Amino acid sequence: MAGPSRRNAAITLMQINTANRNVAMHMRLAKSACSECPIRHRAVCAECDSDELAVLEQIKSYLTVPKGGSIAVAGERLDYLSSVVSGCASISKTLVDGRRQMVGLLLPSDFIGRPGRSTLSFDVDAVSEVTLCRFERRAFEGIVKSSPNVARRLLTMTLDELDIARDWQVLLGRLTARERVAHFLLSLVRRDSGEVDDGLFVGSANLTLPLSRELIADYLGLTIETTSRQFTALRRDGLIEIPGSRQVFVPDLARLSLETMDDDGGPIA
Amino acid sequence: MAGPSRRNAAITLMQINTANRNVAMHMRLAKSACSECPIRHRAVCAECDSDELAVLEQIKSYLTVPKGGSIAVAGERLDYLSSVVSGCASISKTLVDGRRQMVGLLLPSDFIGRPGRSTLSFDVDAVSEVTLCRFERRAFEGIVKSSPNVARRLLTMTLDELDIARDWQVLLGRLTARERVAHFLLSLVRRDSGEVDDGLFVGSANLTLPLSRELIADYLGLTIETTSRQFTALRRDGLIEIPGSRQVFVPDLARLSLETMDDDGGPIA
DNA sequence: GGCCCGCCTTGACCTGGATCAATCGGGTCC
DNA sequence: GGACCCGATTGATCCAGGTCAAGGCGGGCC
Repeated sequence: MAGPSRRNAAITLMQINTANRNVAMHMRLAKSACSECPIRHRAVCAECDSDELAVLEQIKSYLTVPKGGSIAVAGERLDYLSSVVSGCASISKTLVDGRRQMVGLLLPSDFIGRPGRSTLSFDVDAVSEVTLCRFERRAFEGIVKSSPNVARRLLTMTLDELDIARDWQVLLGRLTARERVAHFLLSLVRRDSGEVDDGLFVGSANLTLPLSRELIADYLGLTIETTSRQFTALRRDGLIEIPGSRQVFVPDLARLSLETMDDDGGPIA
Repeated sequence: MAGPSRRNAAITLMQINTANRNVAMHMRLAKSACSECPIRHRAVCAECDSDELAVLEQIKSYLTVPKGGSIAVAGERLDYLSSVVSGCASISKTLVDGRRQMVGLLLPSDFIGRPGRSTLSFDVDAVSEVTLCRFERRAFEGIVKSSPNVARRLLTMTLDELDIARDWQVLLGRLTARERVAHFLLSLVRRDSGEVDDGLFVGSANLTLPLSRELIADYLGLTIETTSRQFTALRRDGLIEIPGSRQVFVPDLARLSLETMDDDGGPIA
C-alpha cells in the first residue's frame, strides 16, 4: 500500500453532517406484535419465553431511519438500544483526516448499543432505510438483569460479533486486495443463505450488494479504485459476472472460494 | 504494501508444532485462595459475592504453560475455560501459507474460552510463561447460568474486547506503519498505567515490551523489517529511546501520541 | 431528447511497505 | 576464548495498491 487514503476528507465530513441532519427526519411507526416479528427467532429476544416477551413488547418502539441517516454518533449519548428489524447499517470510525474504516455491518436481527454504557465508540449509519426496534436504555438494562434469557442471548451474540471482528482483523492485516474482495462476496453468500451451513460453497449464487463501491472499500480497508479494479479482475478471470453494479453472479462458488486460500470456508475459517 | 508476507511458512509451522508438543509439559500448581488472587477484582470473578466465589473456588485449578507453549488450538476441543493469572498470551490465526495475524493480546485477568461452545476459531499461545486459573467447561457453564454476577461480568468483558477488536480493525485497515507502532507503544502505556485514565498522555514512560519484533509485526499486520525500521525511525526522530531491544523509553508521551493523529488518546479514540 | 449528477471504471504514475540478503550483537555452550 | 545461534537491524530493490486524472454510464429532470 502506498499509505492509507487521506483523500476527500472534506467530502467525507460533509456527508457525515448531512447524515446527522437526517436524524431529525426519523419517523415513528406503529408497534407490531413480537409474535409476527421477522427477527423474532434470531434477535436479542430469540430465547425469551412469553412472559419475558410481554415485558419487552411493553417498552419497545419502532423507528425508521432513512438511507444515509445517522443512527448513533461516536462519543455522543445514546439513550436507546435497538435491534435492526430491516435494512442495513454500518459501524465505522472516521479519522480526523477523513480516512474511514468500517468495523461492523449490521443486518436484520443484529443489535446496536452497549448495555451498561451510554455512549458508543463508533458511528452507526443507515446504509439503506433501516427499521429499528428500540428499547429505552434504563428499562432494557433492568430486563437484562431480570431476564437471564435476554442476558444469555446478548452474550452469545456479542461473542459471535467478536469472532467476526477478529476474522475481519485477519482480512485487514494479511489478505491481498483480491482475497479481500473474494472473501467479502462469499461472506455475503453465507449471510444470505441462512448463515448456517458455512464452509460449504457449492453451486452458484446471485448476489445483490448491500453496499456501494465506496462502502465496500471502507469495509475492506482499500480505496474505491482498487476495489473496482478487483471486481473487474475477477470478472475478467471468469470468477464472477456483473450484470449491474449492485448485482454479482457467482457461477462457481467453490472456485471463488479458492481465491480466499480457503479449503473450507475461508483462509479465515 | 507489496502483498502480505508469505515468507517462512515452513518455519512458522515448525514453531507451531513445537508449541503443541509443549502442551505435555504443563505443570499443575497448588490452588491458592481466591481472596489472595492478584486478579480477584478484575477477572471474570470480579463481581462475585462470597457465596459465588466459594463455588468457583471449588472447581478451579491452576495450570502453568511454558513460554511458547500452546494454550488452545483453533478448531480443536477445549474443555477448560480460564483466566490469565500471570504472563502474556496471544490470540492469532495462521493462514495455510504461513501469514499470521494476531487478533488478541491476553494479559492478567483476561478470559480465554467461549462458554456455550467447545471450540475456538483462533490459536491461543503463551508469549511468556503463563499461569491460568481454569474451570472445567460444563461446571463453569452451570455457574454462568446460576450466577448473574459472573454472567454480567462476562458480558462486560466481552463487550470491552469487542471494542478493542474494532479499534484494532481501524489500525489494520487505515493506519500507516509509523502510526501503528506509535499506537502500539501507547496502548502498552495505557495498559501498564492501570488502563483507567486513557486519553491523557502526559509526561514520560518506561516500557518493557512483552513481545518480540516478530510478534509485534504479527500484532500490527506488518513485517519484522518494517516494524524494526519504524522503531529506528522513531528513535532517530527523538520520540523514543531504545536502551535494549525489549526496553523503550518515551520521553514525551504527548508528542508520541501526536504520531497517531490523536488528540485525546489515539485517532482511534 | 438532452442535460446533469452520482457512481463506477479505467489509465498513468508514484510510493510505502514487502522482499531478498547481509550484517550485527548478545547469550550460551564447549 | 571461540564457535554458534537467534533475534534485531540495515541496505537494495521490487511491486501491490494508493494517488491523480479522465472518461463512461445509467437514471432523473426539464
